[in-house]
Amino acid sequence: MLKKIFNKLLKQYGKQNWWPAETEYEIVVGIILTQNTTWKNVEKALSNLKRAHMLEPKKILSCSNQIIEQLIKPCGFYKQKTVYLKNITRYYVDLDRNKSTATLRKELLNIKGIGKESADSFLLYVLNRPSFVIDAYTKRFVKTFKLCECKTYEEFKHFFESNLPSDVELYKEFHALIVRWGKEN
DNA sequence: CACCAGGAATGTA
DNA sequence: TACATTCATGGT
Repeated sequence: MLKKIFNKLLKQYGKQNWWPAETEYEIVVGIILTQNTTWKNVEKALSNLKRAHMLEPKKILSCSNQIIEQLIKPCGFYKQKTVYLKNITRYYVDLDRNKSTATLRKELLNIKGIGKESADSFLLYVLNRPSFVIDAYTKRFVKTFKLCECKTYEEFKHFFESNLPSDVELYKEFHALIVRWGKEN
């Protein structure tokens, strides 16, 4: 039934092709920068980082917070996000991709600056693990069409994952389509 | 002028 | 567990 809803959204809006990025690390950075901000502002920050040739893990880790803060300023919360960006980058460079999705999720949630949505975005869009991402749009989408009585984040997540085939590309596109829907409603 | 955007941490009860 | 507050820029 969720699959039918997905097909309907896909037909209506077309493929969204998330996550837009030129490199894998750019996705990692985007996950932090987009927290509670419009993607348009994130693009400005990413553009600044690219122009400064800073979109590389080693450079972010060796750069002063002050410089990074100025570069990512357009996307807001820039002091916090600078710290968070270094935290996730430190984890990213030492990442062991052989670990199970459940283990990786626990590790991500222990990083300051990585909450449930960011952890699932990392798993899905960076590591290509079937971990459905729940955001404010998704909750509103479920409520609007009365799909379930879910309340907590984990309940929403379980609802999608247990009613859909475990397909990474499906998870990616579905989440992107729900966001697209949310922007028009 | 207020309000919100592709959240998360911290504090309170 | 369930809320409230803080972080901060840019668009409407």
